[in-house]
Amino acid sequence: MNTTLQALHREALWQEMPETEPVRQRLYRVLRQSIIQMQLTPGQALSEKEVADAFAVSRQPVREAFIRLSEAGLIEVRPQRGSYVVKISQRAVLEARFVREAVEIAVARQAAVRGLAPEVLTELHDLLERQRQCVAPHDYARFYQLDEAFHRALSFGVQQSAAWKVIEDVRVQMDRVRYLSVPDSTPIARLIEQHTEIVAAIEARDERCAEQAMRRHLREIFISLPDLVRRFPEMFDAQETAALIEEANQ
Amino acid sequence: MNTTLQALHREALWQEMPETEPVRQRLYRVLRQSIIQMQLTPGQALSEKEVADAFAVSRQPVREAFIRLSEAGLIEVRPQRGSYVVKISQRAVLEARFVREAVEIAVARQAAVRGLAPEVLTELHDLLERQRQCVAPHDYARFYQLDEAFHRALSFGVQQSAAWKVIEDVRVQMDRVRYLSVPDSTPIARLIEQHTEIVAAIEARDERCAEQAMRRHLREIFISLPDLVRRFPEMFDAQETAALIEEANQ
DNA sequence: TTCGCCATACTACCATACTAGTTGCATCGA
DNA sequence: TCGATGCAACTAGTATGGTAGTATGGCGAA
Repeated sequence: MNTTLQALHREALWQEMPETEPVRQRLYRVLRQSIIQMQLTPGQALSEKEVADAFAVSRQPVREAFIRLSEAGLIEVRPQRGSYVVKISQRAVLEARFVREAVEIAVARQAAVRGLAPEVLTELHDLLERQRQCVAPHDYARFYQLDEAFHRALSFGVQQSAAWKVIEDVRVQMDRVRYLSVPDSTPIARLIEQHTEIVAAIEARDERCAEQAMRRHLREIFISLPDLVRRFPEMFDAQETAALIEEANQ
Repeated sequence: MNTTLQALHREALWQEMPETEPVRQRLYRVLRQSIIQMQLTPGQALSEKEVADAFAVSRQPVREAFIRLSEAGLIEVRPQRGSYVVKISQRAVLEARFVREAVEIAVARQAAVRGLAPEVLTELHDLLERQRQCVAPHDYARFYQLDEAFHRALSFGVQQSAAWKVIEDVRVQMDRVRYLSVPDSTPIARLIEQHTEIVAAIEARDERCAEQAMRRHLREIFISLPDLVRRFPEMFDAQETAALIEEANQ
């Protein structure tokens, strides 16, 4: 009897979803979110039957959600044995950052070269303003939502939805780390400052500057990775050393 | 009674796969390959039952393969209506190229900055040599395999397997176009020349040069896109104009 | 002849049943 | 006491049945 799963079932995220949406999608989103937010912890076992019972659905849609989760690299399905939330892999995190950096820099560059439509710029400025309102109340959760919206608006601003899909996919690997490091992560104010720089460079149509601003912004995030490995060793995969981080920063 | 599907069932790709591999994976790979190679044509209807009967398996693994295919953007599942091979979207093709370019350029750059291990360089040179042997016999199929191996070796050479996964994902959108344009695509010899330039730049540790060589290489591919739309209008999605292509080339 | 309704034959989605493989524990033997 | 073997309790994978929603073709009315 898994009380965590029952709690998830009672939570708003599950309840508030439209009935029309397929069960497997709702399950996928709930489980994904729970893994990212560490409610389902790395290494934890998840069985199809257990989840099915907790959510009062049959095993089939659960199974289909599991398949999607395993493709996203969030759980590992071992046939005839069990399914497990994968531990955080430093290598996976850094590889995710590599991909994200490559794509987001290309997006920023394209935005600077081509320019953005006025309504997109308006939206970006609006998002910046709303982000600033999160600083004083230390509203991390709200800021993360707005942060996601900001990067999303950039990708859609240059009409690259496939790029956004990739960014979303690799983000999940990074987000678990982010949740671990909420207290001692880069201050919100600093991130907003970087967002502002990015928008300014795009408006100035300065390709190089936009590129560099985005690179700085994305590299900010994992200052604390080796520290986290020391503090939460059970969350991480293996004995991957901090040498990896040195590598990644060139 | 769908004869195309029955033919697929008889083909080597299905038969030669190990029995141990899950049915849904084998189905996924066979169907994916068939869509890329245009044996299953854009717009064609595919029903779970039809495929299940043709391959003599139950509907469930077929369904799971369909879900994966729809996530890869190769088929569209419309509940209670049917599943269809998606038509080629020029926008999707160009967005795929955008992502691929961003990631592969980052890979090439990283390779030039850090350098590659000797055994990786040996492998690359070996692949180049084998590619050259495809020129005279006009062995397109073999070349495409070696081309994929080349790009894969680069990604793994800089230890970015996640990057390769992304490249593989977006490639499928581009590959259907490639199959359409086999006769009048860029000559193999020219592509090999570009591969050689890339390797040379990496060996010279020339970051800028490697980046530019890779960009030139990837932009070569879609010279013929508007032409293809004219020749095979039924394969393409809508009335997206050639203006998109101008945009994408800056 | 044309338009609208209804029966029918599909579809994908979900539930349930069954199979096959793995793991761990208990029991039996040395 | 320790070790090996067999059985029981899991697991995920596959098969099959039932349900609800959608398209279509034919029939009747205007």
